[in-house]
Amino acid sequence: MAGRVTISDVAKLAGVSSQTVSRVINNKGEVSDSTRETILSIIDQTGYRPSGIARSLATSRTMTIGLVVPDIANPFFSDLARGVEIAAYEAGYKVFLCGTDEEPDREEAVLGSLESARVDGVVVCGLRQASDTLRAVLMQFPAVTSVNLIVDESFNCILTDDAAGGRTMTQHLLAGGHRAIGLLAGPECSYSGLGRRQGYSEAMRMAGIEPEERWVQHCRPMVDEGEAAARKLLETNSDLTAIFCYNDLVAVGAMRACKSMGLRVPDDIAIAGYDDIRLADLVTPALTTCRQPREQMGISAFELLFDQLNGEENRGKKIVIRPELIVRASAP
Amino acid sequence: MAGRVTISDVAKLAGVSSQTVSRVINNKGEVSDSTRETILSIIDQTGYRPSGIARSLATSRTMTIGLVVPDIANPFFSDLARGVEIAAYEAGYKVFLCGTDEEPDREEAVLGSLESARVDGVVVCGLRQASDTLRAVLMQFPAVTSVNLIVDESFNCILTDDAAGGRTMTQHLLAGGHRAIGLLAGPECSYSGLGRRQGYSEAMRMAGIEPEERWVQHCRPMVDEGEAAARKLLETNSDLTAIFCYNDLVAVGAMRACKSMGLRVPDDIAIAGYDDIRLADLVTPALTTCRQPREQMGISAFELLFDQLNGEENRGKKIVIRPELIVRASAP
DNA sequence: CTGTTAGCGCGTTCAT
DNA sequence: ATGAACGCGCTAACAG
Repeated sequence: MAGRVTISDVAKLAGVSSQTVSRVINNKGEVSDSTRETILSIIDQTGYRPSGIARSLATSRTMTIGLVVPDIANPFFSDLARGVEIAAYEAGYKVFLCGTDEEPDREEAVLGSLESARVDGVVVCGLRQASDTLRAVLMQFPAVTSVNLIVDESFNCILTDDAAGGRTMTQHLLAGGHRAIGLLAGPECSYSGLGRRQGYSEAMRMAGIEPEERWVQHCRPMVDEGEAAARKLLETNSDLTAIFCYNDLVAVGAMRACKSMGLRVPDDIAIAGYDDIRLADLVTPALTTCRQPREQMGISAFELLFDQLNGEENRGKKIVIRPELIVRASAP
Repeated sequence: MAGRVTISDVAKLAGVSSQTVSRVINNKGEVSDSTRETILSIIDQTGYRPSGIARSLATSRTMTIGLVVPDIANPFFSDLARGVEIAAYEAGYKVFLCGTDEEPDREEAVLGSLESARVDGVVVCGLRQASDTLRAVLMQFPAVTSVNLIVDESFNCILTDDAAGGRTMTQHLLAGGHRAIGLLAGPECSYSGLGRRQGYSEAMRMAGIEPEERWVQHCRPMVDEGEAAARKLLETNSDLTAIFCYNDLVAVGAMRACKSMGLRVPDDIAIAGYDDIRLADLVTPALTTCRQPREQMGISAFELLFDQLNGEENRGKKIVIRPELIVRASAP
């Protein structure tokens, strides 16, 4: 884009120095009303728009943040992203969307590109690894992490109590008379996956059942993968009467698998999900699940980052979200 | 962020000028192997990362694009966004995510902020207005539009042939023996809504039926609104035997309305949707719908923009996506 | 209240 | 094969 009007163009037209124009733009320092008006009208006529790039270089603030998610097409993350974006926009920040496509290797790469962009901070969600190098990379900017394993005093975090959620859901299934409960545990390196599995195991043991390794199957958090994993699980474990799924997408996949295998939900097998995405109560049968306030989590994440950006040396803050059990037809 | 290592820091450590470092970074010009290696190793040791900001100022290219969508939490747009982001990332571009929150007034505002950011181009989806001022704003940068009313020779576009989709679906319903076919037409100012309605009307007239105004009801593309609109439609039109819905979310709402009114789908009334979102075949009965390749549309959108960015003065290109009829139980 | 000087960190001329 | 000078568009720190 060439031939743009610059601050000195405006200054010349107004017969002042560019500094005065700058003062008007930024509402800084005193400027006489008359010159302010001239400048303002010239800005209006010329359609002048300050270059964020040049401004960033001069101030070393870009007014941008990075948002890192495994997959924006995953409703959990798109809802969360919506919250982040809305809050950021209100505060005058723009957000770079970075998907890692569920590939752990790309996490470091996108953070690198975000650093090149000199973002003021990052909101990082659903990291699939927690290596020291990644942690070190993250330490390079103000960062809020959410729903992942990188949780220490160096970062502000939005956490969900996955262990509690897993426990509650498993107890609900146990209360329904189920004993052999399968677990589609999500990605192996997922924070939430581990937490929910822990809750599951605890609840099982509290009920006097030792959860068997063969009852557990990992898969990426997508419908197709959930379907494949569920089929494998059911083929090798004819004793299962319920499956607790990593999230609602996986649960939907599991329901598909059941359908194609001639199993009725919930009569032959109960299915439970997690997240309560909008469509959880639209599938048939409607999904029993755990609700998480995704958009609000996104808003809180940005707010945490915003505070951190504005001085107060407050790292190590944690906001813990408690998931809520939602009982529907798929696992009554 | 203070105390960053800069290009001249690296230069000093290497005992060369910053230009030489620049040459190494950009693989431009000849540099002796030995000095290249020294520089490279120093870059590695110091963790030096070129400032995208400074580079942008010098080259007047930011290697960023803007992506404008009404609502990133809408599955249609999050799938599309995924495509855009993946393609952009591969080409070395970063993407600013801008949601308008379904508010037409914000469309101009976000484009303004994108211009401040000096993005190299924009992908603009689902605009809810097509005013001249908006068109003028859009003209300021290389732009690809998708799924909206701003379509002329000034822009590259990804279009879906909504008229064809509407026609095909309506013909399918007609072939099933339906004559009185209702239409839940989506938002009044929606590009896709208008197109599908046009196709619907054409098909009806070709079958010798004049579509009646009372058969048509508008609603926003959400389940709840679809349900309310369907109820209104059915209460005032007892002659309807089929409803063609703006999208799958609306269709699911319509199915709910039928259920609560004691109407069986498809025996008493057939329901058809649009989009084929992942859960369309999981509701009962499974939805008859039109499939659109959302992620691929996003990829194509970026590719179109990429071409435009790289010289070839090729505006006015149109890629037309033809939706595919998917027949399931809700309207056999 | 306003203008001047000096950089922000790079790439792009030219030279050498 | 390498370096020096300059400019990208803007703001910060002083002057006056």
